[in-house]
Amino acid sequence: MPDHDDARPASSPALRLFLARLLSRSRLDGSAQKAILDLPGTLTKVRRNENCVEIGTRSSHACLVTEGVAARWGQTLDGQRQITALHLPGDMPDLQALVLSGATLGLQALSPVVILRVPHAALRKIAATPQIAESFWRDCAADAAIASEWVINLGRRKARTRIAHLICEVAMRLGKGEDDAFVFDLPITQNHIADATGLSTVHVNRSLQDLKKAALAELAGHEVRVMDWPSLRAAADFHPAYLHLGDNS
Amino acid sequence: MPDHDDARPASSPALRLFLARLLSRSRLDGSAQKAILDLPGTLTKVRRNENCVEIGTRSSHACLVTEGVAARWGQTLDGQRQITALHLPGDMPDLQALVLSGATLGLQALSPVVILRVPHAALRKIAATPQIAESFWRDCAADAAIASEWVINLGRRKARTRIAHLICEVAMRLGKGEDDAFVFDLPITQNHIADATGLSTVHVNRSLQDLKKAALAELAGHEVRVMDWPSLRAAADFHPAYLHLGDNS
DNA sequence: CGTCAGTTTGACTGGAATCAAAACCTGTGG
DNA sequence: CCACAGGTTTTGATTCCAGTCAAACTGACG
Repeated sequence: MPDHDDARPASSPALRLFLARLLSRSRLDGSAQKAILDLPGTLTKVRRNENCVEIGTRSSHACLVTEGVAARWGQTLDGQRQITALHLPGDMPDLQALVLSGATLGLQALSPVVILRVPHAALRKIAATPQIAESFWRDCAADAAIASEWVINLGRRKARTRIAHLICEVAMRLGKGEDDAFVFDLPITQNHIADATGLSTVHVNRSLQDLKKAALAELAGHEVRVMDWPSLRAAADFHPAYLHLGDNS
Repeated sequence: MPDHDDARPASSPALRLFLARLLSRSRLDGSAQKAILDLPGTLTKVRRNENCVEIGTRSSHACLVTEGVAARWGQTLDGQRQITALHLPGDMPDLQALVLSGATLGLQALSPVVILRVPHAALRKIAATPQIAESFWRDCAADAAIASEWVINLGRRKARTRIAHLICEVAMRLGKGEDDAFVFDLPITQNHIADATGLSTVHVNRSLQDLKKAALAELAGHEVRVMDWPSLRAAADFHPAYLHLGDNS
């Protein structure tokens, strides 16, 4: 679904986000940082509910989310959807396609999304630098850790807690959580939350009302209003270590 | 929980398993293969239900499962356990600790297990070879893909299907699935299956009886008897692509 | 032969799904 | 500026899958 220019030169704002993401987990020296920022790529708009990457395809480019929210997802025989990961600006959701052949999961835009499509060839080239290869590997490992936490969330927590946990994760990944109360943009529907938490839309709606009544958090239109971060964290059984943010080794 | 010798020299049988695992997904040339086989390590026995790696600790060694079944697991506030991955002989469950600091998940022996403990330092040394580093990265990515599939399994499938899916995954990873009917060893309890599928033990028991009545598969003592592999796969909605076995790029 | 872990059964409860319809927005075009 | 259409959100009624609790059964092992 290309939609935009086909430029070759560096597109700095998007890449700066990506670099920041890598730096939150890995140390990179000056030349490595420059190599990231000099990555080529073409900006592409993807409309809401359209796929950036179709299930089962092998692509020659990686997607870097620049604006909006994207989701990795799969489905069951009877057509039920399950989101396995949310991707926010700065994430490169299919970095792992560099080393794995076919994508077994699709990547969909949950809101209008702007993507920087970076050629695999260019990524492979800079991954020849061990420091960069390691930072890619590390990001991949963090992704796996997050997926494992989702398994725990879906397997053993009940609806309210699951949803609260999801909200905590997104807040944290957006760099929130300094204050006891705050607001952030999250342009997704309750239906999407249902697909991410393995619940039905109706039940998500009711659980969100619970969270609101308990004065923990509320979802109003396209923004999340956290009213009591410490209590929300507690209610969500949320321990951010698994995100491996700021490990910076 | 050390228990055995403290040898330095290469312990070939375990490492050959590990190499085979890597080769099923990555191409490695002769010297790279030799580097793997020459890895140092000490064999350790871990008793059933004991942890190989405690939650939240940082270790200086990686575990290579040589015999038995191990599980990555976490728990919720109220003490419920959830297994996030099963690890069979040849797997190195905490390879990712090389690149991530603290383990946020524990690693437990579900059966008596023999582990080869390989120093991180030695792994880092051979990971200086790009080909090897890439194979590690690839294995890590495959792990993430498997975890994502578990999210789908727990989020959107019902008990019987979930359990069938788990059985299919293990069978496939053990290299079974050539014939329509076969048997393999799986020394774990129904309780463990419950923890892996996010169900209660009682319900696992009943669902297993279902599978048996339907002549698909049965769990007898410590072995799984698959009676009708094609039907089991269908009932499990199982598509092995996500395992990325035999991708061999 | 008693113990203990694991499996099995039964009765009951409860959380979440499903189905259906109403209310609510938000953007659109007349 | 209003009416309308579409997708969301909300509500209510009902069903069902899976959890819980408790007890009996099995089998391995000391």
